Amino acid sequence: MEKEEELLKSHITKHHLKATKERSAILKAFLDSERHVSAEALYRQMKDEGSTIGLATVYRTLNLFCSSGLAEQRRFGDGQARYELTYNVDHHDHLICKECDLIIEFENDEIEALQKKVAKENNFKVSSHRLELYGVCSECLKEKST
Amino acid sequence: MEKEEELLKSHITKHHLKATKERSAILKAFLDSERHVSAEALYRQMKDEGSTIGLATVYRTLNLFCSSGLAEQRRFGDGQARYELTYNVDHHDHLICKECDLIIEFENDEIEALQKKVAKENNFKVSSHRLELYGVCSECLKEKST
DNA sequence: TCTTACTTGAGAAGTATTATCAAAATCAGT
DNA sequence: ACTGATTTTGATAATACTTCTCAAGTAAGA
Ligand SMILES: [Mn+2]
Ligand SMILES: [Mn+2]
Ligand SMILES: [Zn+2]
Ligand SMILES: [Zn+2]
Repeated sequence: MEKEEELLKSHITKHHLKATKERSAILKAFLDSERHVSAEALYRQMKDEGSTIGLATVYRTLNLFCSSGLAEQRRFGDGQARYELTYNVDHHDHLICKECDLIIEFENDEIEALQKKVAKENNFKVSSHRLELYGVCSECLKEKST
Repeated sequence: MEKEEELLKSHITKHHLKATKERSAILKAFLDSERHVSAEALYRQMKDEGSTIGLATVYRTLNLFCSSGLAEQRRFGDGQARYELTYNVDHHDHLICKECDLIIEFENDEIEALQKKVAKENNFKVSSHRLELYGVCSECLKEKST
């Protein structure tokens, strides 16, 4: 059993929830999907492969993944939430291309440290943060110049 | 005429729009409102003072303020958009208390510079960014410890 | 003053997500 | 394996926020 399955299983047991084939199937599809997938996209992808699982269950299960520490929800400003696997994945922030929706992940320890400093200066206890840089990626810049 | 009125007026003229009493009233109310006000809150505030302007017009006009460079829209994750005056206001980011909705603004040039560096390393042309630190403010921390 | 184009308020519509509920599935204890 | 309590599911209703529609009203400028 993969480590993600184990984590989900332990969360399910601890909270007196139930292991279902729908949850397994959604987890498998989620692990196979591209990073930053939306509920709708995951639902559609599964449906195209024959799944009959409902959209509501996909939403419910992605929320369950978030509660269990497997995934995190992101909102990049286009209305729909995206979910990404964050279990055993280092913290990172995002560069988002507004032309082609490319998302580049980056880590910058200096920025992280400065954020902590800002929080401290304001006597703020930070529990989460979001840093997103919006613009145009190198590929789209190339296309634009032609 | 205040500088904000002038900016709006020039945008209106340039785009063959029309100066209306509704737009003036909403601008005045917006300038008097607290920073990071939502459309609904501004609408309610005006209504309480006798205005009969509709909610749709408040939304339309706040969007107009954004197009004209007077204001910017913010989304702090609680579903509703907020608008803040940014004309003649230096760029800044936000600390958001999840307990009491307090919003603290901060500027950090080192972080800004590092963001530019990250963008450059990825051949990305950044047009905007958002940095938000979520957590608990000092006041709420005090209350929690009692 | 006329004419044209823009704006308005009210409510309908749209979008993303969550809530409801009856039927089905899972699980713990026998 | 059987049973009964509890959870989960799919379909769809409901919700929340925002934009759209449209007929009536208003501003701009010749
Ligand atoms: Mn990511
Ligand atoms: Mn601000
Ligand atoms: Zn791109
Ligand atoms: Zn607080």
